[in-house]
Amino acid sequence: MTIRRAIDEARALLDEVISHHYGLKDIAYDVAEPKEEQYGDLYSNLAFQLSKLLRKSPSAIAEEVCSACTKIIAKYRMIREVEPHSAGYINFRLDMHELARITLEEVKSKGKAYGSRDIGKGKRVLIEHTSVNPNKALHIGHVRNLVLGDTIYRILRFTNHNVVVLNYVDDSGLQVADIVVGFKFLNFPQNGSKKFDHYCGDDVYVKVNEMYEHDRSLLERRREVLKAMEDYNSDIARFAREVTSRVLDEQLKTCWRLNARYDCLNFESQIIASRLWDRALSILRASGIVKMDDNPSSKYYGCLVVKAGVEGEEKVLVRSDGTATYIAKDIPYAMWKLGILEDPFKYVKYTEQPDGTVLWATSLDHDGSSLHINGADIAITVIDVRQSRLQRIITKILSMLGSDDGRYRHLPYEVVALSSSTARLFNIEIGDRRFAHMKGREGIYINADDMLDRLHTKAYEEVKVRNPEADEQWLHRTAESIAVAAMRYSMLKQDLDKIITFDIEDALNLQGESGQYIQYAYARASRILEKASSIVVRARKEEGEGKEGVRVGVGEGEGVGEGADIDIDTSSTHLLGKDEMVLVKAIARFDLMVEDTVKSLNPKTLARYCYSLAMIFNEFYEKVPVLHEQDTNLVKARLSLVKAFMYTMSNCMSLLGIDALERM
RNA sequence: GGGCCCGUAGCUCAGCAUGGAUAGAGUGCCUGCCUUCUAAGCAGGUGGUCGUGGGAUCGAAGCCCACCGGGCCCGCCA
Repeated sequence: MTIRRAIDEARALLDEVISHHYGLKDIAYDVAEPKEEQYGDLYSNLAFQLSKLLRKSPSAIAEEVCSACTKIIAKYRMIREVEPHSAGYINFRLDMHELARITLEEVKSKGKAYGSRDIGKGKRVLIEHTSVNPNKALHIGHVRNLVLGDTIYRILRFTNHNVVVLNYVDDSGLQVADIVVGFKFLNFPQNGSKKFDHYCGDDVYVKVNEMYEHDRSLLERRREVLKAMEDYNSDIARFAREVTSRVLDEQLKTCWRLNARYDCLNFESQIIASRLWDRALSILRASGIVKMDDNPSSKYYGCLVVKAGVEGEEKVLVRSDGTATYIAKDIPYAMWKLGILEDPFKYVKYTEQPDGTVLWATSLDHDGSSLHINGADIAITVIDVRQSRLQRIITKILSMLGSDDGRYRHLPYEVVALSSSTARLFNIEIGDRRFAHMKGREGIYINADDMLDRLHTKAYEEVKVRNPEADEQWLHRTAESIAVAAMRYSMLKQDLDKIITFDIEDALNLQGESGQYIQYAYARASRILEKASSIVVRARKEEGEGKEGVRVGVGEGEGVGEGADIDIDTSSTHLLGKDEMVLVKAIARFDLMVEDTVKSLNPKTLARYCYSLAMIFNEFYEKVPVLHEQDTNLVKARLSLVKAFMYTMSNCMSLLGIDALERM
């Protein structure tokens, strides 16, 4: 938060020089942190930007600017020096004591809100993620979707967006029909020995698809099932809802396990039954966006067609037999999200989630609650990049209906694939390729629960060694948090447009850049404060209340006592040295990272920041003694810094959905 | 055939939006460091024609063009 203030000051200083010394204004230039410490605390590329205009070399301009700056620098509290670099950069040195003081003060006053800014102004955002077909368990590809969506939800909520999270349940699609065929026509038992979603996905779905290969008549069965499911009140439709809701309930357990939560489930069967499509269609017809193709020689003769792609690409919405296509189901849903269509739904409580919030579900019953779910300022749909074309068409249709650009936003991301060595475990030989795609129908994927279990087991062993006296419940809770952190971080750290090549061995390696590294840094900090407070308590008991010379004199009179915490005290921050300042600066740029992430909707930025913050703390931890320092005031200052780190880290981890553990 | 994306160290990836300072991490491999706040850590070493070629620029990993290699999308399937 305070790096931002320093940047603002540096800009103000440079602007003053630009206008007074050169008589110029509105020059575009950057002020940012350099990648290396030797180049100062901030740098600007102003001299490069001015060099064409002034027809002088960047380094000459840098020198001029710096000497002009130096004359008026006294006004600017945070900036201590401005010096030119021969390459042409203008480098700033900050008053680090001032930076440390105001940073710690800000962390102290904001606490859990540290790093938050009012970016959203209360804007209503609807975000849809997860949306896994309810015929199988989540695999690691779905996990990427969920983790991205849930993290963006957390970050938007933190920056004052009014966010509603949707999970779309396609309970009337082809994949559900596949398992219905299995249960109704192939006599698969309706209870497997494993978790029901795993059973349906790993066994029923895969085997039914195998059988299609040998028995083409089964495809006819599937068509019948699909048709029957369209009638909301048919026996098949009822049965399908029964099965899908059992699968869904198991899927939700996995989602919650991953620290995700939702506000509302939207069932496709209900969207269809609500006649939302008819109303959407009449709007589309009235606005002339869709047209009946009446040219007998056209390939789309008799179809209702939309022209919405690039280069006038056409897309069929209603077939010549009057049935709607796949994309036609998405259009009314998207219109509903933005409030273009009036809400036909009532809402019922589906269940209470582990975080205590209510999960609602759409309902067609008249006695449900009328909530205000739809009608958002912005609707974000998290779906992988393969859906980009369809999503672009939907976006185009919405903009033709007059919705402002950017209100409907597809967040595309690349898929998760298997590394060559992991692929080999599935007996896939991929030659010299670097990865192999997962295939649901062929059973080639890694289930989320299975991977979490393996991570859990691995973490459990390690935690047990480190905490031999701890009880089982605590050990498992801790191992679970570590497993989830590992999973979430591995999905977040990579850029959205890169395929994640998932390697089981790599994922199980508990070293290096990972979720547990982040948790470890926090746990180390936490132990310092824990010991500090027990020292304070002991010292007080031994020496009596109010006596001077208490070994660790922090937070006198406030929050010190049995089990009490250490609070941030900024009276001694001037004692902090160079090694501590690296950590101060890292803490001070948290909000810049948050803002960056909101703008790009790419959580990678924040994930990597969180890792770098952990790394910087670990360096601090090795280099700088806190409790073993002799100078009581310096101990106080360092403890305050550790505490500030913990607030920042905890806020950042919470945005990533990673549990902050006091001990591990 | 058309469209989108990727290509940086043995491997997995940052950096590219907005060109500028000796191209960075993790992992792997090799060395050190637990009688001091948790060694899931830290320090050091190893490792790079930034896919190739051209162009504009004082200056390119980044911008433009072409090509090569890989992936995805393009149905009256869902």
